[in-house]
Amino acid sequence: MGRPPSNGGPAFRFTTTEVEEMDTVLQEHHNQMPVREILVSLAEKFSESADRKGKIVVQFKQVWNWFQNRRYAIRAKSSKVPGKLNITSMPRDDSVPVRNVPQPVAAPMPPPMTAPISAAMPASTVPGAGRHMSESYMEFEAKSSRDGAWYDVATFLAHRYLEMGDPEVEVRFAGFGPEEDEWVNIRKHVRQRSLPCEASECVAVLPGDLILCFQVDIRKNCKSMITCKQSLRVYISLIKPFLRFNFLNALKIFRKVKIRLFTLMPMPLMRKGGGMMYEVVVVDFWCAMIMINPRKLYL
DNA sequence: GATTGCGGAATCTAACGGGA
DNA sequence: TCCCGTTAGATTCCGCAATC
Repeated sequence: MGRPPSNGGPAFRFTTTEVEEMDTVLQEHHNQMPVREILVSLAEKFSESADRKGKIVVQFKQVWNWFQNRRYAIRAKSSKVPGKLNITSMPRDDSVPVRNVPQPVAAPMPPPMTAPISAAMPASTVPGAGRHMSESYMEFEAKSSRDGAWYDVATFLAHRYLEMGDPEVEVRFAGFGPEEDEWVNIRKHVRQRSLPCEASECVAVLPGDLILCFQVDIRKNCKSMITCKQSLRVYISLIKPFLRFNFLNALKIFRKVKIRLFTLMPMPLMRKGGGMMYEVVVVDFWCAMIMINPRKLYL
């Protein structure tokens, strides 16, 4: 909840729908402040909405504040160095490199060049940018030739064309230094990062699909979470390749969060395909990646 | 070992202020 | 009007002790 007004009134918060609409307007204006008339019309429209009519009158000043704050936030975010990891308060086992975890980085695809890219590429310029890619930038992951696993790309450093075969890019993996840089085949070993899905979409997931749902507050919402519908915000990544960390570490983390695993696993997802799933990677709270055989959950 | 409850830190976000 | 923060309440998240 935002800061309440100084006159002692109740704290105000824009609804998701309103935020989406204002976001759209902001994008249409290329992150420039819309004219006053537009802000006034938005305020009036929000005030007349079913949720607010007769209860709350959205002021022009509130809409104006939102645009100011959002523009400032966007600028602050984009001024950060690409690939920089998000520093959170959550503890993580430093011995376990965390990749394939969504991180706030936007990796640009490389145009012909020899120097590292610092700018990001709008999704609209990237062929094949599909749903959930309405945000400003594409994000990518690349397959490491060292262990065959897919990791988030922080930056594309350079590219080259070989006489034989496909073009290659040199990538810096998110959370790793220059010593981990690799040349990878663009056609075969670079792809869009996993797509965010609502939990209700889990039933459509097939073995081998790469999905990304959202995190859930287990304590408040999931004490008896069994079904997919109940697990509204679940963080699960279903992936086939093994990840780069040893299995003992995975077991160590598993012991710590296995309760969450049992509650987080949506049953429709687990049953989809039955025994055909070979392994499931659960990404829990940014830092814990667990590999298990889902069939064990039912034994 | 599993579960629960609590406290505190971190984060989010609307409101606000000062300066250009 | 805009930029650049800062403020402050609400919310989220995690660690840890207590309990089962």
